[in-house]
Amino acid sequence: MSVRVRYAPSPTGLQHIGGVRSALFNYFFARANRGAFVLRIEDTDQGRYSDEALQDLYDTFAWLGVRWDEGPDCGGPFAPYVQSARSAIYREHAMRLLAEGKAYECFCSEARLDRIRRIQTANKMAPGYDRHCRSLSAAEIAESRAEGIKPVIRFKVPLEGGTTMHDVLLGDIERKNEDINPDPVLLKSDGFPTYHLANVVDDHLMEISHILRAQEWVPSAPLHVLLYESFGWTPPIYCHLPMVMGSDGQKLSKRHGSTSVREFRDAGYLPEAVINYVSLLGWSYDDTREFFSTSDLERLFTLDRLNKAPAVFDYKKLDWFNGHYIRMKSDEELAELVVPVLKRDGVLAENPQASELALVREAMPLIKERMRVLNDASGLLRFLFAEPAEYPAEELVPKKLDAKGARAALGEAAGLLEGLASRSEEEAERLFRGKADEMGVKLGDLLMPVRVAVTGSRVSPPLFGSIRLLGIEKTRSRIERAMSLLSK
RNA sequence: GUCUCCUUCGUCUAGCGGUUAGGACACCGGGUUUUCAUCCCGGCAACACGGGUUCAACUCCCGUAGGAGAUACCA
Repeated sequence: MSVRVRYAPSPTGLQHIGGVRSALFNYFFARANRGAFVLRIEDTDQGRYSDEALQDLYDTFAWLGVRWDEGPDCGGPFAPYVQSARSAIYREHAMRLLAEGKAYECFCSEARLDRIRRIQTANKMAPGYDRHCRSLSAAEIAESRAEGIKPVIRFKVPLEGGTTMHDVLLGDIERKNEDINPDPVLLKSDGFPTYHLANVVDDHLMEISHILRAQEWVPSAPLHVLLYESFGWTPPIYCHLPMVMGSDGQKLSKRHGSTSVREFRDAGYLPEAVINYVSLLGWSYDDTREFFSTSDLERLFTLDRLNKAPAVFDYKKLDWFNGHYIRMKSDEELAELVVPVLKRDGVLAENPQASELALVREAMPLIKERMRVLNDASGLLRFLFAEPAEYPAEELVPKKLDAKGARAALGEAAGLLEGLASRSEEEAERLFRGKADEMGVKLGDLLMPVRVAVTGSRVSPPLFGSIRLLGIEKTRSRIERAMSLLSK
């Protein structure tokens, strides 16, 4: 059987990391099995729909480098791939169930629905529709119609018996029909389908073979099976993925930290790190391997390596992956990624000069091992493009020295500056080490005042390299500024 | 409340009847080092509990507890 899978997001918000992981698993599964990956937009909730959300969806996957084989933007044999453009199809199918007596019109007002829900919860009963309209007489229906009430169409869930849903991961899941959502709405009064109808109809029509989606959908799966049966269709193969949780074990949400791929992107995470990390949430390859490129995953992904238990999203481990992938970049690649960040943070102007860009490129070896996210570059490199901000004079004084000693160190360092640019790292170090010995201080103590003078911080990229990039003149003036600060 | 699912170090996980229960992140030490980082070495740390089945259970079965998800004219 040929594999056809889909990602079917609802454009109501930014692409959530959990949803994206589901999309990725579908995509990898399709690739690994030479199948098709379909994108379908489930925009049936007009109230929550947003254009920005749709744009974010496209931006996110473009950034991740993931393409679908069929979708709204590229078409395909089962177009359209946007549910709002398929209304007639859903209506037709709802009408069919209505005609066959498998669904019915419901005229209940929202007020009445609210009321029964309140009563039910007050009496500690399961909230749900009371099936009031399930057995309306023809006369009653005509009367409501005459009043101009727009009905919804509800599905007749069997009152007895049970339904079994098979899941590749979870096995057979049985449910008594009486425990299934009592007669869910299929077609809303605005004429749009609900998720249940549209999803089932489209998955069947688009010949979806496997449904890989998060476990939060398990409870509605038996209902979907019932729907397939009502239409006389065979359900696809289900595989409910473990969910992604926050550190407290609850569904990952805003209060745990970033949740959208966009936020991670803006924070300076690399797509390969996000993909790699997220793929290891609920899936593993073996007992040791943890680095996977997209193309590795496109080859290696299998359902039988999936885990059942929910996974907690660990921001620290993502950081680690990101640092790893940053270090894997060539200096050229990294510079290209860092320049936009530098511009955004005002370290570089909007239209930097070629010399400035060259400087950024030259600085990459100095900061590559020091970045966890691309955004770290701004803090690390700002000193190259602007005078250090005000810092307290005490910063210049190492623990082992006093102000006088620090001042002396700066003076000696200034004297060694000439010709530093042409010296190798080793020569420069030998030179300064010799001076430190002469002064009877440790190299670190000689260098620390200079480091602060030059970069404005005790934490910085390697000093000699930094000085070389900054230039002797600027270095000298910063050292002088520091010395005068100390003499105040 | 009801239904369903889940349960190995703090976290992600390996394990598929017999292992000193392995790896990674985090954390804590140590080394390299010019600060920070990188890198290297070492350490800490887990089979939720109780019954079975079996010569033998982390592994199989049944309970219990805990956790999560779902209970919409949202998906």
